Amino acid sequence: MIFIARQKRKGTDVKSHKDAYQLIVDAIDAGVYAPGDRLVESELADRFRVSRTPIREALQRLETQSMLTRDGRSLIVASLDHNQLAELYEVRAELEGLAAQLAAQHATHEEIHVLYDMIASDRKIIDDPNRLSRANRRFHNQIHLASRNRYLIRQLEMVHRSMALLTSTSLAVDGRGEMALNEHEDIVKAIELRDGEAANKALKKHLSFAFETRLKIDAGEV
Amino acid sequence: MIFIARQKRKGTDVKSHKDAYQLIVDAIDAGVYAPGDRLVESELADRFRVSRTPIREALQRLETQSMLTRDGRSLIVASLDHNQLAELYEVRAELEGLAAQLAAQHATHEEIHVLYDMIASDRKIIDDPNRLSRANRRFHNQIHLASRNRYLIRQLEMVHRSMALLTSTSLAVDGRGEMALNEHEDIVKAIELRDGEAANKALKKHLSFAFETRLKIDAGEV
DNA sequence: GCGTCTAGAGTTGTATCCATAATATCTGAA
DNA sequence: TTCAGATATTATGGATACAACTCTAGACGC
Repeated sequence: MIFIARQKRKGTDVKSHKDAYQLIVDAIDAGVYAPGDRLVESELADRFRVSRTPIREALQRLETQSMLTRDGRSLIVASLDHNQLAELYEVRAELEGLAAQLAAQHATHEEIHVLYDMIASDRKIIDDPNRLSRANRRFHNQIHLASRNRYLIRQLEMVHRSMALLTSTSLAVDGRGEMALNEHEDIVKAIELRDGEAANKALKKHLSFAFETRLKIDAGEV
Repeated sequence: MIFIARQKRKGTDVKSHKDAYQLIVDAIDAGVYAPGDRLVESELADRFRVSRTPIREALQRLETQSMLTRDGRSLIVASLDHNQLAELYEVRAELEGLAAQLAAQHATHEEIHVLYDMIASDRKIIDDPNRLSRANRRFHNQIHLASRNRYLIRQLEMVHRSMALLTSTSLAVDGRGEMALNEHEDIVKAIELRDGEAANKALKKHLSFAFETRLKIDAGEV
């Protein structure tokens, strides 16, 4: 009985309102809508075979998360100019640094073990930038969770959602993958030693390198 | 012409969608709906004389900002338990500290002057906790703006919105107002000296005291 | 030929309707 | 008296209809 109810519930949820949201996010991720593109409600409604109501709700959610911005009356996919990118990295470094620091305090042995395992298995896909990028996200997410701070986790989710607007991954640059994994190792070591400050610094340094790499990409150097 | 257009624009914005959202936020601020209360769409629609559609959109926005949480199918005003409060302050201290640090780098002389002016005029309302609380918010907001980081400003807006769920103000405690203004002065001095690190520390310390005060309030000590 | 005004198309915002799911109440039986 | 089941009421989610506003294109006047 309960089982049936939950099945049904899940069914409606997927079909109903989380869906439109996720469908739009996926479409943006897949590059169907690029930064700067205008999102027309009726078009999205047609594409996803739902009415405008759930679409509107999804769009509003995305707007509050600054994945979309208003251009006059209509909504466009947000794009990050140079300044915004710098601002985003500044906030991200601070929040991720805090997460690492807290993780050093709260991570269980099992969590630390999982982090080491992740690095080990990531070394095997070091030549596949896309898979490595997803693995990188899981790694950082694991640290967020270890912080035991739900607010922080939420805020970092938002930051990463904004980062999703960036098409390329800095891990595609030659040698960056290897470097990033070594930096990951430094971070986990600091967490294992329960040295919050070192973990904070290590993560900030890691993001600093990542930001530098991205700047080089944008400058067309690579 | 441009002027007229902007007037019209402003008119629609205010009348249309920001409205329901702001009305609900105000109602929560005013204590019409307390944490834990259930928000019924049709009731809100009646109260604000609009249809359920804008209400629904506003509620979704508020949910994504975690001012509301789901209880089964319906939405209730979020409440902060002890742990959540601690988590919130942890994140807030980090972000506000960053804002102060950046403000030390970017604030113009005029902005610094305004901050000093604010402290001076706040001393005149030191015995009116409610007015002082609003003034306090303006002060912090001014520092956020001086950081010149729009992402940070947005994130801090969210944090403060969550703080709005706390009914009482820690500034009502005897002597806390005086103390807080002195701490404000320390912060602005550090900003004036362009000492980012000192500004960061001063703001973190300020929030640390505020948090302590709140804990005492919640513990019923005051 | 250029500028302005008007008309129309398209898009967003609001209201209402309908269906489904959840909850509460009432009744009957143990 | 209490528990269980059924029914009725109520709230939410989705669809559609309607209104208001904006932007563009075309025509007319200067």
